[in-house]
Amino acid sequence: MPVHNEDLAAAFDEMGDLLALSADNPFRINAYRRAARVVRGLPEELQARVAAGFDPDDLPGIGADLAGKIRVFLDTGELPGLARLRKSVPTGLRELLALPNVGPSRVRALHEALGVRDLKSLRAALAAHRVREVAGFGPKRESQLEQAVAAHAGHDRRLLRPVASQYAAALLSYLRNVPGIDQVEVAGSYRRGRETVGDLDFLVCSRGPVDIGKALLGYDETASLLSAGPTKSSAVLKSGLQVDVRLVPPASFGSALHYFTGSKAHNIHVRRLAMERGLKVNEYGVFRGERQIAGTTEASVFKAVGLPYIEPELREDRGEIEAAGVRRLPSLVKLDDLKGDLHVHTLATDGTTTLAEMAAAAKRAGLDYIAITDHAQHIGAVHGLDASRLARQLDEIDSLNASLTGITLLKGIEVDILEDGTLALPDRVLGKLDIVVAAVHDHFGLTRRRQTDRLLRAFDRPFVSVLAHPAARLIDERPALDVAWNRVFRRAQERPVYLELNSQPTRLDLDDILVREAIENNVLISVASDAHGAQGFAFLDGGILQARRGWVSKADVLNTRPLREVRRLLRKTFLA
DNA sequence: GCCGTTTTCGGCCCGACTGTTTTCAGTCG
Repeated sequence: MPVHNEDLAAAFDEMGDLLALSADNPFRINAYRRAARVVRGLPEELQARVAAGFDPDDLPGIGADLAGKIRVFLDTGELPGLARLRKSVPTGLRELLALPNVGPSRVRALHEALGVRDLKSLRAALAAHRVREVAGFGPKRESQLEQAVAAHAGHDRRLLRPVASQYAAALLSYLRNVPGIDQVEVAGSYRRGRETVGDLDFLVCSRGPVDIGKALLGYDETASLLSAGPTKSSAVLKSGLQVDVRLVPPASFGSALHYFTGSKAHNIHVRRLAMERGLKVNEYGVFRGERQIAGTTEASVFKAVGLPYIEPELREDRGEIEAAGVRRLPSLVKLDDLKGDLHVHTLATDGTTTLAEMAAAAKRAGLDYIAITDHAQHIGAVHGLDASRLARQLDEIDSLNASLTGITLLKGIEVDILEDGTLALPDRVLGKLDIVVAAVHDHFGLTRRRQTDRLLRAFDRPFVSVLAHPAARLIDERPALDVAWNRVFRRAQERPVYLELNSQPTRLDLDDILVREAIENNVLISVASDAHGAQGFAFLDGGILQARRGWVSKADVLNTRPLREVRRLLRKTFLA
């Protein structure tokens, strides 16, 4: 039975929640949650690794006991002890933990005093105004809870990064103009380059006191103030986005930026490392006893605990601290490293801009070459190219290339991989092109075996160069294909076929974890915009962020290479 | 439940803010 890392992580999370609701040992609870995080962040399916002889005990935070439970779960799909716990704790209580300011203690209090066992019975208790009678609650907590339940506040509402970016930029420029504020940075998951953002974290630096709560109240996008203290304030914007603002003096700016950037798991790891050296790390600095020895810059914080600077995108506690310790951190790819873009559309199919305009826009974006990859005919909805329309486009590209300077257009196509792994255009047509980008656009729900075989069969076609948006996921809309990625990466490396990291904000596919696994298998990555208009090249920065989160360096990326080398790498030395 | 050139037992990151208290527990990041 196939068991995914996510299945195991979800079971560990549930175990942690149910133990917390049982008031179990907090460190034991934390051990389960840490295990969930570690498993979720693994670049390869654990089941396959364990089958190949890997001992889960070797994972950080996994000891003999959890390693045993992992083995049972991989065999049976059952986590030992979980079924029993489900019987003793009403499982509906878990959904209450998602409410703001409601944790295990308050859920337990509601359960014991009022018999609350899920969201529905909590609503009834709120309607009867009985919550205020519970010890530790009062009229204020009762009305907060009412609002939270009414607003379905338990839902995890995360914004796509470019959307959050607009709100961040506006508030950033507002805060920079507040008197007394010297410096403002956006921290949190936004700074780590995550594909979605749950809230915005701002770090404000000033030499004297500043009333941040008042400043937030004066911002015209603020809906309500959640809390306001001398160093920390939170507000909800009219968009529904929560912002947290933290104020520190200059001497603490670096350590505060590090602390506020996270991730939480990364911070905990760094603080443990500091403890081993007899140091204490908090948001105000690095301390030996009472004395501050670092903290004005992030680099000084890392240095104090014996590490080189670690880029924010890597700070997920996925091995970056260990790698930094032995000076094995990758030198991450930068937007400037990109010399071309191998996935671009035009008016000929579902793009909005002509060939010539796309060429000009690409040149303005600093690119030396782009591949024109309109859709092949299979997608009727976008008026896909048939052989004769494609031939006309190729002529047009030839004449444009003859007149253009500073930018070269490659002849390409985005061709569908059909359900059986064959392509939507014949080889005699594809053979005339510089680059063939193949992609899955339907039959997303095939079994893992059939989906994997479908991709591998496409890889075996003679002219396929790149697999576009390999997992075909849409963030929060469509899950990733169920695919045996280890087989895909191995075959991609052998052929070779290059794997795309599609920069569209709703795709960002391959994701950070898969792209890391791909490069570890020596597969080259094509960081592509999939631009459908002249503005589309701007999405490349999001693709680069995702690549950096996947430990990708310049050498791992196909299109950081000059055109001559890319042409050589795209040329197939075999024929059908 | 994990972990260890101070430890195989006794620790486990650390501080801010709120609402409830009358000095603090709970939650959050």
